[in-house]
Amino acid sequence: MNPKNFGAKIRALREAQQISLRKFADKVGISSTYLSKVERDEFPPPGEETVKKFALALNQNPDELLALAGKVSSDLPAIIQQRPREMASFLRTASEMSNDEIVKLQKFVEKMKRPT
Amino acid sequence: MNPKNFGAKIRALREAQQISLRKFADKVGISSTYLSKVERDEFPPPGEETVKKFALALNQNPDELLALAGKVSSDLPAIIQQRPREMASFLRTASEMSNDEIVKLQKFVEKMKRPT
DNA sequence: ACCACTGTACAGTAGATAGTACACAGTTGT
DNA sequence: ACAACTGTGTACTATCTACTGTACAGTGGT
Repeated sequence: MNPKNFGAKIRALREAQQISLRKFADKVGISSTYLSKVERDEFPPPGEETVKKFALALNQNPDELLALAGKVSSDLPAIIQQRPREMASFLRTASEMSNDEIVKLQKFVEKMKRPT
Repeated sequence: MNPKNFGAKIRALREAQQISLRKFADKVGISSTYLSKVERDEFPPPGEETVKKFALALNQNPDELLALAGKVSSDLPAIIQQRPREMASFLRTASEMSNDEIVKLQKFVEKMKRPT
C-alpha cells in the first residue's frame, strides 16, 4: 500500500542480477544518482514508464511492480473511463470479496472469454 | 475520452439550474475566474475533489463526471493496487466485452453479492 | 444616471512530480 | 601506485497541476 519498500525491492532484484547501479540506470534510461536515491527510498518511485522499464529489465510483472510503486498502469483508468459506472461498481464490489470469490469471478470471466 | 467537452457540460448543467457562475463557484469553493475558464474548456478540468463537488451540486454521477474529466476516483486505483494482477486482467478482459457480456457479468456479480 | 449583476481577460503562484549534473569517497584489480 | 570501478551527498531544474486576485466591459432593473 505505501511505497515504502519499492526501492529495497528494486535493489534486491538488481543485486540478484549482478548488475551495477550505473549499468542498470543506463539500461532503463535514468541517471545513476536518481536510481541510487530511489533504491534507498530516499526519493519516491519513478514515473509509470520508468517503472515499466524496471519490470522489463528485472523480469517482474509490471502491474505488480507498479502497485508496489503506488501506481496503476494508465491503460486501466482509461478502461474505467469507457464505462465509468459499471467498472466503478465492479471494482468496489470486488474490493469486498474474499479470495475465493475472486477466484470464482475469474473463472466466470475466463468462460466468457472463450470463443463461443 | 478526451476531456474536450467537460466544460461545456458543466455550463449546460449550471445554466439548467439557473445559477450564476459566481454563485456556483462559491458553492463548490473555487474562484469564478477559474470556473469561467473551465466551463469554456480553456483550462483543463479541475482536480478530483472539485469535480466531485460539481457532481454533488449538479446531481450527476461522480464516476461519470470524473470520466468526462479524464479522471477516475482515486479509490479505484487503490483497489486495483490491492490485487494488481487479478484486477488488471479483469479490466483488460472487460474492455473487450460487448454490452451484453457486461450485463451478464454484472448479474453474476450481483448474485455473489447477495447474502448467502 | 446609476448600481448591481453578468461573464471574462490578464497576470500571476504554490506545491508536486520526475528527474539531472557534478563532485567525491571507498573498493578492487594489476 | 593508480586506474577504473562502486555507490552517494549536494544542489539544482523544468514541467505540470490546480488553482487565485484584480480589473474590466456588457446587460438589466429602478
